[in-house]
Amino acid sequence: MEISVYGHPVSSSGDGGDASDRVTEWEVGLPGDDDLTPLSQLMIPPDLASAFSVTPAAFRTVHDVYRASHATLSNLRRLSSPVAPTPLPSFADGDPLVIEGDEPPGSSKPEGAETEESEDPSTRSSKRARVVWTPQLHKRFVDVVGHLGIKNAVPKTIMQLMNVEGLTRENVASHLQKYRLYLKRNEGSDHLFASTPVLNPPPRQMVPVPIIGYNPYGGGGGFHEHQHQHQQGEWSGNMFDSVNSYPRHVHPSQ
DNA sequence: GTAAAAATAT
DNA sequence: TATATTTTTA
Repeated sequence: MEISVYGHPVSSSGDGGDASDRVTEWEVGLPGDDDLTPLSQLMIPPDLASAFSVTPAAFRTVHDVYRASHATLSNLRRLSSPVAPTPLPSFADGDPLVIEGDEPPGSSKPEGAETEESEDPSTRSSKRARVVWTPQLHKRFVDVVGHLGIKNAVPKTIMQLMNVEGLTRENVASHLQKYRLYLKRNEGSDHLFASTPVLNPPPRQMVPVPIIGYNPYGGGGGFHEHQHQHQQGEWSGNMFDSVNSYPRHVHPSQ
């Protein structure tokens, strides 16, 4: 069976040229998420939202994704939410995200602009493609995590509540790991200021690590200003933090 | 070539 | 499940 994102499969054969091992990327977009996710708006400051709003495919056809997503979504609106332990955000029953499933033939899919979809059906059906955490998808993720709280915010549950077909538990777990790292980093900065002024005197001018923002766990997530890192471009290259990078192990020896 | 993201392994 | 490491992508 064919698996494709409702958006479009993006073959990542930029320079490799290895058709046999081509990787299909599923860009998961969420067309009308904004008006359907009031909760996230309450909990996520605009700045932070922007900070998270990063898409790896800046050069790519973002519009394509959105449009295709919309098209497919229209055909999938009838989907219902399977699990709902807690009051789900509106998207759960009104705007299901879909990664898996093929698109209707008649759908207007503007793909093919810059992207060549030349992957074999066998390839994309056999192996899961790399999931691209678009701002929309990430938003949903954050939303779910926020609603679950720390105790229930585990990969499996998150995955279920997100209700995104094609999204695996591993995908969520991986993302969750990074997300937690991101959160931890912010908390650390907070503590630094609150309880360790002597050991780690903050710079006179300003802290390079600004964001504190939304804290899905602690509950009292405060947030403050941050410098103009990314003003308009949602894609800065770093989804979680554009200033610094978290404990990145060593340098890859590749 | 490097950094970040995602996948995979432990 | 959580974390560490590796691989892949931008």
